[in-house]
Amino acid sequence: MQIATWNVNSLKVRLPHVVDWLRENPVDVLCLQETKLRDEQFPHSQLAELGYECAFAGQPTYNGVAILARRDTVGDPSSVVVGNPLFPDEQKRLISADLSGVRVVCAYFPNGQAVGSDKYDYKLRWIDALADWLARPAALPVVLLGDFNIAPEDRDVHDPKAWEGQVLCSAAERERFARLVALGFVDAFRLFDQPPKTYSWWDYRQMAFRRNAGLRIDHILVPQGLADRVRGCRIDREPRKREQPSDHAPVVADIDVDDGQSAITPPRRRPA
DNA sequence: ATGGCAATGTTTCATTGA
Repeated sequence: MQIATWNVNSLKVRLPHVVDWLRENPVDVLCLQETKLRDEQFPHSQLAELGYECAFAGQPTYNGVAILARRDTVGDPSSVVVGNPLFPDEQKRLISADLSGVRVVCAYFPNGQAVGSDKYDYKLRWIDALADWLARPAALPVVLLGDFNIAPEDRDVHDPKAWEGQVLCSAAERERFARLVALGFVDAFRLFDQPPKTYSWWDYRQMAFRRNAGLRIDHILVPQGLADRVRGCRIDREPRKREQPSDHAPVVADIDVDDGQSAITPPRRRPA
């Protein structure tokens, strides 16, 4: 199963990029964040033409998440859940669905704006609630992927000195990231040797992409029990080079999943 | 120290993102 995540920063503007990317990279599952569309505006017919069935949850202007599933390989998303049952939230940042024996949790973590701000507090509470939810036993192994808005380590930051203690890099955020991983996941990207200075987001300003002044804040967390079935994980910079790009690049993982009936063990859970 | 770029909404600018 090839599974990918991409913060598209408006699916309305980026639909041509998504369509082109899927033609080149016909992944089984593509999770999108920041669709910024009302549900009635979601381009499900265009994506269905491409062979993808979609589960989505949107709102005007901000947020919005979607799971695109290739009809001929993984079929329709089932058991779709919008939001975190433990954290009532107007903001559409979370959607999960079951596909091919895997529970896919697509997440758009809050940005946090600035350390110490109300939005930062919301970010930490949102993550804590996500961890509480994921700590519950699940019927299927969970893959948690999306825009985490956290650079887990200094090597995920182009200029660690400048970013030290700033939002996306603060100790409390990194601790939350580690806590999520400790629920029984591995960071798929770090299972492999990767080119140094590989990032998934670059600011639109100051030619940040050309300078590779980026951060790695988009992640795919795979259950420990599936770690040795992950065949690869990469960040695709190509779409970021196009005209009118998203500021994020897609992250893709290749997981060797048996078709539903394997003896895959769910991730080990933290004691209650 | 500040803002720089992009998207959205209803706009002639404010808000948010990261």
